[in-house]
Amino acid sequence: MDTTDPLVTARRLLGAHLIGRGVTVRVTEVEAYAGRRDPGSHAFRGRTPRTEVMFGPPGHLYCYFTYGMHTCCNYVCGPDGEAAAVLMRAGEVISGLATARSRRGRSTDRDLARGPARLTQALGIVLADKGINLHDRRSPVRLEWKDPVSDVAVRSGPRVGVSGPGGDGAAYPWRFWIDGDPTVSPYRPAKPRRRSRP
DNA sequence: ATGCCGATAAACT
DNA sequence: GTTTATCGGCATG
Repeated sequence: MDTTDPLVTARRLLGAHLIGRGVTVRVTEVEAYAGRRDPGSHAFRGRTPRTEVMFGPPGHLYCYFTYGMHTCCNYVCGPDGEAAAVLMRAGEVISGLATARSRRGRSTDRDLARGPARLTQALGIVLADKGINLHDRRSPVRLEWKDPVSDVAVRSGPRVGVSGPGGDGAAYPWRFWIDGDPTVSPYRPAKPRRRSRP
């Protein structure tokens, strides 16, 4: 599988199977990030300790912590040195249902992996898993290229939760999802939040 | 079904 | 010291 282009990789990731610690998810929604040339990317401002793995080889896991309580995960891709990645936003749990339920507490089955932090939690992925090789059979988190989705069944639109120029859907319509799939997360525009009150 | 609200810590400057 | 973003609960239609 050629993973040099984040947009191509993102589309191809739809339908793929992400396996994390006893739970398998079929990916239904993703977002592409083009690294140094993309203002929405964590790697836009260059290499830092956090973004280090994005500058490494494709096929590895980049995860980050957000909202003081959630973790999200990305598939690192190319081109080389550009630190591109694809955020996996949602999926359908296709095996390990009982484990996924126990990790997610009170949740309907549809919502088990419906959203980036939910998907990450359902798979038992934590921040410390950053850097894992997703194509090594011994890894606790793996990705398998399965069930490719035809382009006619794929829709695209603005990225969620990206503020500033990177959130402009006309310039970056880089969120992709499987049309009509119930596990795709509901769209909400990035909301600029006002700074802490006195 | 939609919309507002608040929680919270890592990374960065 | 400043920036950053999702989820779950609750209110409303």
